[in-house]
Amino acid sequence: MNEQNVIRALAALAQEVRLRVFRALVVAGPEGMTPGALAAALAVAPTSLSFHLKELTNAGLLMQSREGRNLIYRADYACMGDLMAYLTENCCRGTPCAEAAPSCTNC
Amino acid sequence: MNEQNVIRALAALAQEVRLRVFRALVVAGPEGMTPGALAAALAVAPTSLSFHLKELTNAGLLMQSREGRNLIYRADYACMGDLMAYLTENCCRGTPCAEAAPSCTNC
DNA sequence: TTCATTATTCAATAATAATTGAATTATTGG
DNA sequence: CCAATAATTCAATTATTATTGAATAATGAA
Repeated sequence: MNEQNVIRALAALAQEVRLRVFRALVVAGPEGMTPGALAAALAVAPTSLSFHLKELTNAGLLMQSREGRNLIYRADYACMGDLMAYLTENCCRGTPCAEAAPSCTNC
Repeated sequence: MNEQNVIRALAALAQEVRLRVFRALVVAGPEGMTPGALAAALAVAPTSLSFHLKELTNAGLLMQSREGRNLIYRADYACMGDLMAYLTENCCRGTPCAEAAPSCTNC
């Protein structure tokens, strides 16, 4: 993950609606959620939710698929892990503390 | 760490200069760096650097102290760890994957 | 095919953030 | 105290982001 991708991901998460959407999808796990379910759970206008889902998806934090007339969004755990690794890279020049290692890659 | 703090921290990091400053300070470790050293290393105008250092500090990501006529900025590793924990909280409803546990708290 | 549902895109407005240069504050040494 | 160094604050401009309502696209069922 390069600097530009990291900035996009951080900017995507740095907004109330998007942070809530992302966290809801992290909790939801592999099943994901539809925009309708997210809109209901978070009380966001559909237009606004669409905008934010697109931002998160463009940033690489979400994956989208279709199931019938519903779309399903899922958190991209690998992207989240890469992001965290980037922030802690070469922490204290490598020693004495280990780098932070996200352990959530098997989702 | 609450939602508002998390958003402030993410927004602070979602900018090229600030991300570079923060990462440089993560690498620098407990010694920290002066604005002058950061300005030289990253080729940023002093005024602009000051603005960004303030943003990062207000977001809780940096700590400031004075040493003679120099100021010293250091990364706040606890804040960074809290931030990462927040993003992965209740990942997949708690199972089957463990939550990401940043291991860089002894810096 | 026609209607209802689900969700997105578009265009306009409102709000927030970044950069620049000039002026100011704080500290140390002569 | 006065000059030099280190860094910040202020004010103006420019650029980016978010929200809203109306219109559009895609799917499935009668």
